[in-house]
Amino acid sequence: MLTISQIVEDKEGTIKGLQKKHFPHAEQEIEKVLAINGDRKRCQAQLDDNLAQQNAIAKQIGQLMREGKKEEAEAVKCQVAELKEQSKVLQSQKEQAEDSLRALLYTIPNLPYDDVPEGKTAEDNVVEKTGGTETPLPENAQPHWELAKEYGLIDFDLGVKISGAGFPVYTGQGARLQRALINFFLDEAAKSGYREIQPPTVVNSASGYGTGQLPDKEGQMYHCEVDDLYLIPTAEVPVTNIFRDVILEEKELPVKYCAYTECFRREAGSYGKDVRGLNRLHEFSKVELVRIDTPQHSRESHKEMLAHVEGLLQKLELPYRILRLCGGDMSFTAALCFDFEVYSEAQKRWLEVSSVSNFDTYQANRMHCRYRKDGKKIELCHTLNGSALALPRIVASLLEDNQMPQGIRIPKALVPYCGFDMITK
RNA sequence: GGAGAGAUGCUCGAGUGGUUGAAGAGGCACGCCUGGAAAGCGUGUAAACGCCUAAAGCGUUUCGGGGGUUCGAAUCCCCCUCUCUCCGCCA
Repeated sequence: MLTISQIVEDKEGTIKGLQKKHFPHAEQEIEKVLAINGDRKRCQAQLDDNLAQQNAIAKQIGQLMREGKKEEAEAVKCQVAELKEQSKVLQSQKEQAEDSLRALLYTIPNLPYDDVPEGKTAEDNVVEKTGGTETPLPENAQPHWELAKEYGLIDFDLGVKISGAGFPVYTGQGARLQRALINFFLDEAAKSGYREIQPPTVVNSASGYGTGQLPDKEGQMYHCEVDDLYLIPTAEVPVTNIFRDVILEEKELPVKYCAYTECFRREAGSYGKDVRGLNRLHEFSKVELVRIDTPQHSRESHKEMLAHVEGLLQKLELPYRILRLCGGDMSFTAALCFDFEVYSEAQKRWLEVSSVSNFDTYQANRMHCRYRKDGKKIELCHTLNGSALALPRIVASLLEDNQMPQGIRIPKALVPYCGFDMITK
């Protein structure tokens, strides 16, 4: 969430930023924040004063007792009753103000950076770069769900039987390809200096709040009610939460972590061609990059992450493009976000395979992830993350873009991981 | 799942109602000493929020979390969480 100080110090800038994100009623909402914050301060000032008086009296009583002046002490006690009554009221008023302030701040998205383009929808995203080469496909090029069936790589019907739609079963060379991609992505991340983490795939609600999935995306996560735990929608949640309530030393930054996990998403409300085959699943594999950095260096970190992801797509020999997301299309929590898409010749469409974001202090403020600057002042960190990469759509485009009469070609970089260079029937 | 023990600052560890934000030790930082280092000596060493233009300073809160008793709680009572030991079960 946004910090109260950034809103107070730059009210106009905050409102402008929210408008760029197409957040409705930005001005009214910010006015509301400021008003509640004023209440909060007023309550605290009164309460502090009241408690200070109570403390003073308590000390006085202690002193009198020690001196054996029991009766005097009894007399002083009477003064406290009224103060206590008042402080109870003030206490609850203060808590109320704090609660509603927090609740309100949770509903306000992050502010976009200046270099985020104006725009409302995906149409307004800016293509930063296009790379890779499209291989011409035969006339009868097939979408991946046909190929997966033909080559016995993925059994969607079996997944429906065991779990439901959106839970494919990978079989044979298909399963091997999954494992190859995970290892390839992890090895590449290690080469770029990321420390590998294997976190839990189930998290508590504090972690959900920490990274911002809760409360705004509650319905998108699988929830185990008996134990009040959530299946993670991305490794970002457990990995970033490692640093919840942590004060890092400046020299420890940037923290560079990577993790492979299964990801679980309810994807309520999705339909049509978007969910065909591997395009949108309830469970999928992903290698995630997470960085914690100083405000001064986070943009540099962001660039390095983009370069890393781009390198992966080049090694996989896939045609890709990089989009700079516009204000309206960015996620709730991002300050700057780039999407990577690969082109599926058979489906004639771009598929999003990675999203690399800088969250500025937005997540860090929620999580209380801070660092000690110059061994003295404590400041909020910046957090960043990005997929590198999510498997399903990579598999989809690998299958589709490499289909040949004799089988499906495996890109050179993956061959050592797969143990074969061609998928055959 | 059953029984018992415990949770204190960066770490260890004292503390069973009254200047205890917290003894003592270690660590770390700075200073003195030294040609340099070690040892030694000295000083300092939490965070959040509020008051203040800012700094300084002051106030409030925090001894796993929440609630209660009391003029006053790290210390007493209740609930929860977690850790350890024993038993049971088990990949």
